[in-house]
Amino acid sequence: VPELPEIETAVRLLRRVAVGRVIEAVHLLHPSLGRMSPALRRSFHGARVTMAERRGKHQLLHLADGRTIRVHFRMTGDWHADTVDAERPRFARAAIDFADGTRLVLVDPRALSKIDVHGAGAPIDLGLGPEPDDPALTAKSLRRKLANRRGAIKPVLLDQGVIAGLGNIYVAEALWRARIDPRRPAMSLTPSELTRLLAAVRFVIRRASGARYRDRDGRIMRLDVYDREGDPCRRCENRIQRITQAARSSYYCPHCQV
DNA sequence: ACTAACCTGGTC
DNA sequence: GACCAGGTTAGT
Repeated sequence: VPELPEIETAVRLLRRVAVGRVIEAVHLLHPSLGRMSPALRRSFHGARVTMAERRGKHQLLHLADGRTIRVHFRMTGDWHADTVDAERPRFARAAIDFADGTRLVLVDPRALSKIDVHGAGAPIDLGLGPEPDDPALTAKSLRRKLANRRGAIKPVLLDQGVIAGLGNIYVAEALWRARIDPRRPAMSLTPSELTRLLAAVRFVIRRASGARYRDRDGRIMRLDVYDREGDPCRRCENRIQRITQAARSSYYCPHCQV
């Protein structure tokens, strides 16, 4: 469940079920999440969660003692909220037990999710570019940032240092909407194309954040290009094509994305 | 800038 | 059995 809109949903859940509560224990249930020293394990007992925050695809849980728990879902992570006496869900990889008996379980079939703890005081640098809705992000600032990027625009947009929070789906959707070929060198985009691209990124992210766009389980209901190889383009009826860029699938319309 | 790796499950 | 997966990163 892992691009910006999905993480935003996850953080809203954190605000509901974690913020204001006191931690009883934190459990790491899979070796790939690492292991905690006994001291670290003990340090969570009694810690109060004061705030939940999204930065790009990262989730930050701020504690009253100044520390911050950082969670990244990677490909398949998600939260499951229940109580400590409930049976642990399949694929439970970590859990935060709260003093009131509620529990937050990190569910992740592929176990690629990451959790770590940042100490109090030090600012957390995640190397992220501006959020899509940051007013400081403009066609002009984007142009500056892309000026020396020879690589194709599609993989460049997956770089979280360019714009924070974009992933494979919404990059494909935004490029389709902006009618830009994913193979175009990033530095070759004209100012008017960058204006279009930025508007498309914002549209696609905003649309994906709306409930109307999702089914009962929160899954995306309708995409214009992603995963539509061979299907007709919704603009020009040509067949959507799939190519590989930087070892990831890219979908685009070879006719109207130029 | 590309590939492989991290992990594991679901699908053809 | 092979291939694919909405992410990131280390190594080439």
